[in-house]
Amino acid sequence: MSEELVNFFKALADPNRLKIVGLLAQQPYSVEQLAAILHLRASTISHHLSKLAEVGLVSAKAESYYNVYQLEEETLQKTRRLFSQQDLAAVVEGVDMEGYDRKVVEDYSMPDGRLKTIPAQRKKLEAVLRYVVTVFTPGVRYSEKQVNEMLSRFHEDTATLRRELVGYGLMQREGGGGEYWRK
Amino acid sequence: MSEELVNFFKALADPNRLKIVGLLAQQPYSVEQLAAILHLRASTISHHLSKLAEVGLVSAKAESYYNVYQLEEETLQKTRRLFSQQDLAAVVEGVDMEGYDRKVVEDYSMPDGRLKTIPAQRKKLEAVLRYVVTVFTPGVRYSEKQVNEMLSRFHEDTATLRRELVGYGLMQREGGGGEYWRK
DNA sequence: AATTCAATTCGATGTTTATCTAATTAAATC
DNA sequence: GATTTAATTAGATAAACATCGAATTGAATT
Repeated sequence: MSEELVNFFKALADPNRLKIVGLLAQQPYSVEQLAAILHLRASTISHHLSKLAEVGLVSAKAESYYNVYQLEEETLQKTRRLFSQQDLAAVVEGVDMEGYDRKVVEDYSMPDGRLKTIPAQRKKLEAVLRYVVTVFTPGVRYSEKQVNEMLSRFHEDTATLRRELVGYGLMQREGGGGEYWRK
Repeated sequence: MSEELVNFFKALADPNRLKIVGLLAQQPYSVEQLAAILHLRASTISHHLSKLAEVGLVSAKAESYYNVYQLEEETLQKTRRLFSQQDLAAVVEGVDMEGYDRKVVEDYSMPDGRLKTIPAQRKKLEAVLRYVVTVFTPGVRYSEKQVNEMLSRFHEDTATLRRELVGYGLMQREGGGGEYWRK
């Protein structure tokens, strides 16, 4: 999940917490010692340590009076690994990629669902075409006449729409017969 | 410097910024596109992108109307490297270790101010020595007898204390005369 | 030159969070 | 068992920050 990664970064996104990690990388310290070194109250250190412990970066070990904290090297290593290319892709999971298309189509559509204009800008044209093409059923073959008729629902300039659909590879035309199908 | 690392973590310590990085890891996007995909206003995306750009994680490239942002893979790699053992030590630079000294001395001192024992651990010994040496006035020359007398206030084993003070370079002894002074 | 459109900046708002003091808990020494 | 001492929790405050809408900038098309 992506939340784990965010929390990890949040844990390290504070100067004092980073210093604590740096100190613990050298040797274990008690809450009191860290407070003395960093000029903070014990309660504040406690708060920071609990955040670090939440993501498994540190752990406590009771030692006579003191609560001695130590760095969990393993978590550090593991997260360094986690922080690599393919895992970054996982961060995007669950993101609404069609949001952009929908927005563009909305912008270009009139209340009756017809297009005000055919977008001139490449990116927007693509989005609209990805939307328009959904009226065709994959696998079914359509004659040019049928295609035009179906496209006329969106815009009178069916020729342009048809051409662009093929141009952007969303529909295909068989060389001779003038038949089209959705890819 | 450590601030750089903190800022880097801060830049990634937000769910939407992480998603932006994840998206840009796949392909460049314009501000508008990101806004549509993440369901945020363009101004918010702009804000996030500027934070990411501050740490060099993304860069913009003007492309006709749009400002297309792309991920700076190099920075990602570099920071992954930066976030390794020895660099964690650098985070601790500039930290007030005196606070720690004071705490250690307290731990090793009895109510009357004498040392319970002379610390065996190097770090703690250093801390105690830095404290002990403060009873000597810089510039003043002391005979070995005087030194021993003053050190006896802390611990009966004055010879060890004296030797360690010199060993750690906190006091200096003149070759022949047996005179000592604080550095 | 005028207009359009994306991007940025500005100002405001509500939330998060780092820090403190005070109170409480927990554990070890007397 | 009472007392000391470290750690945590709770409550309060102030600073940092994410987000939005509005205003401004700046570039590209007409």
